[in-house]
Amino acid sequence: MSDRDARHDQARGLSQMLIRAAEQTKADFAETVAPFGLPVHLARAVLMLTTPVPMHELADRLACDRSYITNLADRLEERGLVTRVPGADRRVKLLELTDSGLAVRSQIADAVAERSMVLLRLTNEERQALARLLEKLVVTQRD
Amino acid sequence: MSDRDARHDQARGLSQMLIRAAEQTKADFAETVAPFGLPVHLARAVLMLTTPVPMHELADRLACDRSYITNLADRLEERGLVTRVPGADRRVKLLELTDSGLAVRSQIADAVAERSMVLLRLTNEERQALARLLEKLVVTQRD
DNA sequence: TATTGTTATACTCTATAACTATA
DNA sequence: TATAGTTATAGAGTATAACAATA
Repeated sequence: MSDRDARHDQARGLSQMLIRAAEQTKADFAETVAPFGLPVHLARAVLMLTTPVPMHELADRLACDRSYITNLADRLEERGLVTRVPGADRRVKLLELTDSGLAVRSQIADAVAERSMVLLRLTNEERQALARLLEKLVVTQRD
Repeated sequence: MSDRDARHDQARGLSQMLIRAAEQTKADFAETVAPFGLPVHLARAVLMLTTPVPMHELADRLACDRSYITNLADRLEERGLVTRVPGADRRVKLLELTDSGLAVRSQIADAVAERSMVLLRLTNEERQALARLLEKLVVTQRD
C-alpha cells in the first residue's frame, strides 16, 4: 500500500511536471503569436502551410474533424491569411497562404525561434537528452 | 532566414514532442481511470482529497474558478464519491471522500502506479534526468 | 458507393457576474 | 466591506450528422 502510494506519487510528480512544461510551452506559443492577433490554432495552421495543403489532409495532420478545418479556414480567410484554391480532384480545396499570410508566417517563425523556452533555457546537449527521453516516452505514430 | 528557420524547426520539433508526451500522459491517465466511470477532472479531484479540503482551496490547487468547483463537487456527489461537510467558519464547506470515494481513490492510485508510462518506459536514472530537464524548463510557481 | 467540404447543431469545459449567507 | 459557495449564463473549442458535389 505505502509502496504503491510511493510509486503513484513518483508517477504523479513526473507526469505533472511534464504536463506543466507542455502547458507552459503552449502558453509561450500563445503569447508569442498574440501580437499578430492570432489564436493558437490559427497560428499553428499558418505555420503548417509552407505549401498549399488539401483541407482533409490538414484535418489529418491536426488530428481533428474536417468540419473544424472548415471553421479554421473561414477564420483564416476572414483575416486575409489564406485562400481556398481548387485542386485537381474537383472535390478538393487546398488552403494556400496569401502574400499577407506568407509574411505573417515568416514573422511568426522568427518570433518562435527567438522566444522558445526549449531554446532559451536548455543547452544543445540538454535538448538532445530531452528529445531522447521524450522519444522513449511517446508511442510512435505518424508525423 | 534559413538559420532562423532551422532554429524554429528545432524548437518546434522539441516543443511538439513535449506536448505530445504530455497529451499521451493525460490520455493514459484518462484510460486508466475510465473503468471507474470517471472523467479526468473528477479523478484528479478524487486523488487530491487525501484529507477533507475546503472548496476554495481546491479551486486554488486546481487553478480554476470557485464556480467550477461547485460543478465538480455536484458531479462527485451524484456519484456518491464525496460529501460536502461544514467547516468551522460557517461559510466554508469541505469536500470529503465517502467510503466509496476512499475505495475508488485507493484503486485509482493503484492503477496509476501500475500503468504510468513514466514508470513503465523509463529507468530510474532516466526519470531523474527527465525531472531535472523539466525543472529547468518550467517557471517556478506554487505547488 | 465512397469521399470532400459545408452546414446546422450540440456538447464539454470553463469563466464571469450577480446573488446569499456569513465574517 | 470582504469572502465562500451557488446559480445562471455565455463563450471557446470541437465533434456529430445530414447534405451536395464529385469520384
